[in-house]
Formats: sequence, structure tokens, C-alpha cells
Amino acid sequence: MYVCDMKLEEARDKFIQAWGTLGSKWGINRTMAQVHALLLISPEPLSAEDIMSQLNISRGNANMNVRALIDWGIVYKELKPGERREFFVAEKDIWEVAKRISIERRRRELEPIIRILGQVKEVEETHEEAEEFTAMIGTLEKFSTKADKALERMVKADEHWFFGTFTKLLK
Amino acid sequence: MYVCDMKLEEARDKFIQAWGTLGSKWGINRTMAQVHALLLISPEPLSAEDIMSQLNISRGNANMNVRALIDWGIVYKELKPGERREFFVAEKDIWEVAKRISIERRRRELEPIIRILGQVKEVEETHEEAEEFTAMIGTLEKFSTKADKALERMVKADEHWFFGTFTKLLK
DNA sequence: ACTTTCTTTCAGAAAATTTTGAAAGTTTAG
DNA sequence: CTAAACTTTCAAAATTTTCTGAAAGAAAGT
Repeated sequence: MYVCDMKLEEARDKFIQAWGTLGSKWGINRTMAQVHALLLISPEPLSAEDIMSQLNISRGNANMNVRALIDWGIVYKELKPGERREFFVAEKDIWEVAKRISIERRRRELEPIIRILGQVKEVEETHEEAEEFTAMIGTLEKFSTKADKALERMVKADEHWFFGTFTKLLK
Repeated sequence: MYVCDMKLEEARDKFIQAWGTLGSKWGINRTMAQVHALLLISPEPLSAEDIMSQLNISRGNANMNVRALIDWGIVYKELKPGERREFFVAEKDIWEVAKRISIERRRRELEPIIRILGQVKEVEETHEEAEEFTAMIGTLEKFSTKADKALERMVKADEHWFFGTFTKLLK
């Protein structure tokens, strides 16, 4: 093994590790984030076997997390001609990745809470105590809806979706 | 127990539950989010005891999570004259809450990854393989830095806008 | 149809995170 | 100083999440 390879491997590992940690702080599991990191920095498509051996994880785990990444739309299956097995590549356009993640999280997390706020706001208004409660729920609902709309606009806008609308978010 | 109280309690519970679930999807633990929800919809400051009994959690757990919320700057200690024990109130201005959360997450999560990307980019450039790697790391670094700056600007821009409405929201 | 090669599933195991509760620490009052 | 009233800490227990690996499923070649 060459000295220079060592350095590159070290850097790769460090990056994969860090990306995994970041992911786990954002409600994405560590391994899923690591698989994503590995695919991001791999110039060539990787097979399930590659992912398993490079990250030291089981077949089932690798499969589950690759599938989840495909669900999120940030990893693609790739078939090589003359090869039976599947290979995987990450979406390399980071803006696209961020966009897809924001779409997914909006759908999975923001929308459910908005729905529940709507339900909960319909509590009987016959008590004084309820007034403060519904006022807060109303505020939260307004906020969530605004955030939701802002995200939606962001995603619909083109190339500069992020900056064009992100800075306007709170105005 | 009155029928109308039931309905309000139901709604409160449902909201607390939902907020807890949301939190757990965002890397905030369920109980911490529930304590936050409870304080958000409580017109009066609550004591540790109140939180323990309303959420059915232990003293240690209540204390730990209240402290974490205080660290995040979205819950405050409040001392009542003539009372020995401490009471807690949530920041009721949702924009302020969102701002504080974005400040905290930027500091705790975005900054560390930017630091690591910087380190990792300094890998030896003597191999062809390394080129693709450093290119991707560079892209990620640029993206993260931009996101970081955007968040910073957002928070700063908000400060101006925010002062106008600040006083009237504090009752 | 059968074999080979690869993918998916899922129940149980392992790991990580969260919670508890009792003990230790702190503060205030007398 | 001592007791009373709270708050904080932390090791062990409970819970939740994640991972494994063997078995079942699918697809392609012969």
C-alpha cells in the first residue's frame, strides 16, 4: 500500500464519518448518510458488495439504506451492460440534493404537523382556558403554513431557488 | 370532570404528542419537544413538578430536558416572588423560537461540517483519484458555506423586522 | 426447468438513546 | 449551624432504533 493512498483513504474515511454524524443530527440515520457520502465521493458506480465492504455493514443494512436513498431521490440505480448486478450512483448536483431533501421533509414532516394543528384548533371554545390554547395553535399553524409555502416556492424557483427565496422567508 | 374539559385536554394531548413526534424527526428528543409543547400552550409558568405530572416523566428527565430547552434559548426560568421553586415559560413568539433554533443548529451542526470539509480538502493531490474527491469536497464546502451565510443573513435581517413586533407579543 | 447470481425481507440480536430514581448538591430561612 | 425545600447528577434500567444474516424471492443464462 502506498503512502499517498493512505492519505486519500484517511480523508475519505473522515468525510464519510463526518457526514454520518451530521445525518444522525438531522433525523437521517448514520448509515444512510454514510452510504450517501460514499456514493458522493465515488467517481464510479458502486455495487451492493462494494458498499458492504467499504462501510463494513451487512447485506441487509446496505440494501435497506440504498433503497431509502433511492426513495429520497438522491441516489440512482445504474445497470452496466453485461453485468447482472446493480450499481448505484449519487446525484452529484448538490443543489438538486438539497432540493430533493427539502421536498421530502416538507412532505413527511411539515405537512403532518399542519394537518394536526388544523384538527386540534377545532377544540371547543367554551372555556376561557381554551382561548389561550387556540391562540397559540393558530400562531403555530400560521407559521407552519408560511414555512411550507416558502419551501414550496423555493423548490419551484429555478437555479437560484435557495437564495432567491430563502432570504425572503422571514419578511 | 366536565365534558368540555375533556375536549380541551384531548386537544392539548394530541398537540403535545404531535410536537414530540415532529421533534424526534428533527434530531430533538421526543420528551424535550413535549416539554416545549406543554410550556408553549400553558398560559401560566409551570414548575418542575407540573411538568413531571402532566407528562408523566421523572424528575431527572424533566430537569434535563428543561435545561436543554433553556440552553437553546427557547425556554426561560421564572421566579415568582415568595416562591422558593423555579417556574418555566416558553418563548411564545414563534419567529423568535425559529430564529433561536436556526442559530443553534447552525452553530452545532453546520459549522462543524464546514470545518471538517476544510481539513479533508487538504488531502495530497498526487493521485488522479484524489482529484474527483477534492472536487466533490470543494463543491460541498461551497454549498455549506453559502447555506451558512444565508442563515446568518436571515437571522440578522430578522432582527430589524422583529423589533417592531417584539413588545406587543409580550403580554 | 433448473441453476446461478444477485436482491429483498424480516425476526431476533446488538447498539444507541432515553428515562428513572435515589443520592448528592444547593439555597434559603430560622 | 441545621433543617427544609428544591434542583441537579448519574449509574443502571428501559426503551427505541438500527443491524445482521439466513432464508425467500427474482431475474437471467443454459
